[in-house]
Amino acid sequence: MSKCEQCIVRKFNSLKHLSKDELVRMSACKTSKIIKKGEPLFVEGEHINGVFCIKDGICKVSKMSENGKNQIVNLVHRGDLIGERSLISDEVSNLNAVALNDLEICFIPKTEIIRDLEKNPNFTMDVLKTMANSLKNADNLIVDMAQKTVKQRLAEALLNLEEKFGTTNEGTLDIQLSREDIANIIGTATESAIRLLSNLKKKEIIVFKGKDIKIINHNELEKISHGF
Amino acid sequence: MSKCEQCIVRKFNSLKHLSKDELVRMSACKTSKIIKKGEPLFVEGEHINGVFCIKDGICKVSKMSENGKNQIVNLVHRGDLIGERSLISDEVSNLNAVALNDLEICFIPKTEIIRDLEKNPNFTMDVLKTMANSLKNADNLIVDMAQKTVKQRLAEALLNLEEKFGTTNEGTLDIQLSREDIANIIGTATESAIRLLSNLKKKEIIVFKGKDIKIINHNELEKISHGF
DNA sequence: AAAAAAAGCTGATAAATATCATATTTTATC
DNA sequence: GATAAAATATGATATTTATCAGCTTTTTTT
Repeated sequence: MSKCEQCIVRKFNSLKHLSKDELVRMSACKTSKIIKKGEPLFVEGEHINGVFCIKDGICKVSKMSENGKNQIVNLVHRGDLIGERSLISDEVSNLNAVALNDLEICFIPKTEIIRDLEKNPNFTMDVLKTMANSLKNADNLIVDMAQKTVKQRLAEALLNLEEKFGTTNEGTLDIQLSREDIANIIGTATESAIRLLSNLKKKEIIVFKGKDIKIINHNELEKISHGF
Repeated sequence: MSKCEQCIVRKFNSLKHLSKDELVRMSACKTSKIIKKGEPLFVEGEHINGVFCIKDGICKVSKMSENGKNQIVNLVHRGDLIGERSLISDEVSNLNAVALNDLEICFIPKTEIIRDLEKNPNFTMDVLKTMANSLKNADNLIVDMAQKTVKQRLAEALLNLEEKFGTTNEGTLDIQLSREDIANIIGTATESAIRLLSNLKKKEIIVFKGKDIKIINHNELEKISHGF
């Protein structure tokens, strides 16, 4: 099993503030796991009892609405920690996390994280900062959801996806989402998402390469996302 | 000027974890202020440089959308702290805070809060918990905004307002919001909010007492909020 | 108290979006 | 490789919501 103190991934998150000693202890109690595409990492109502550190892959974080639709509130990937929220408030998870592709994760038990939070102020402050940042993002998303049209949200989502996950050699977004996933990100019916996507394609703002999407007119997409 | 160590309001928020000494020092550097109804406490883009503790009154926390509409993301009142987020991430505010009625607040400068965060782990953990809770609420709001109809959101908002702010002797919601405010909470046009409200009135689910709203059929409102 | 401004209300209409139906294409399974 | 299943696509229609216009009531200002 790999060792936390040698793991490059921790550099991307709050764990970078842990000392050698703390990392060695963490190594000793962490477990690694592969989650297959489509499988859940955890589900709503589950006691997580720890934190997941994503080594590889992408995980969609979502919540079921009362009318049975799945709203994706976040996409996390390599380097991200997930599960801190539930751990800190000592509650069951309010969210579902499902592997978008094969996921390589480490699980760090709650006791270990709590100990570090209590002993290492730099770590705690970084967790606090991360959470503050998530909160800002969440506020922005609330405003977008409440005030932007579906068309605007789709344009914005595509740009955000490119920024966050980058592009392949082909220039396509380096994340494979189904039409349904895209609909669940922007909060609309799958048919509506499909319609708007093919509209963007017709206007030559995006192209489809197989399953993948390539943005070819960023400027125009930007404009649409701002409501023009 | 009143003293923090004697102030009952701090019991409602993370400041309850501060020691006598810490509170005395805070008293020495805090400033008190009255913000008149309609006046801003702070605005988007402003460097807040501290935290506000609300002694009395209600403050609406909002964000401008690109199309010029104001989305209310939170209503804070007596006992709440506001401004932690910007302080922690060391950024300008991403939100506006405007007094809904006359507001009595204390301002605690950043340096003082940072010092306490560094020195008092109980305080820090409580801030972390508060933030985690805000994040959960924000996620729920995202899902509501994305998936519920305006009618559902209105019903839910009314119930939430009653739960959070309680009722007067008359049984009306103990918070005075304009129709525009209500529209800005649920993310719709003012006319739509008005229409839906008078609809609820026609169905005798709510009544208007002057400016105030009284819920008379909670059950039905609950049903509507769940989509029936 | 009169005038002006703001807030609240209602109707008509347009635009956005959901829903249902059905067809086509892609992917998985045997 | 045939078949079944899932994903994608498109049209028709219904529903929801926004916008615009005009009107009434309430609040503020003078």
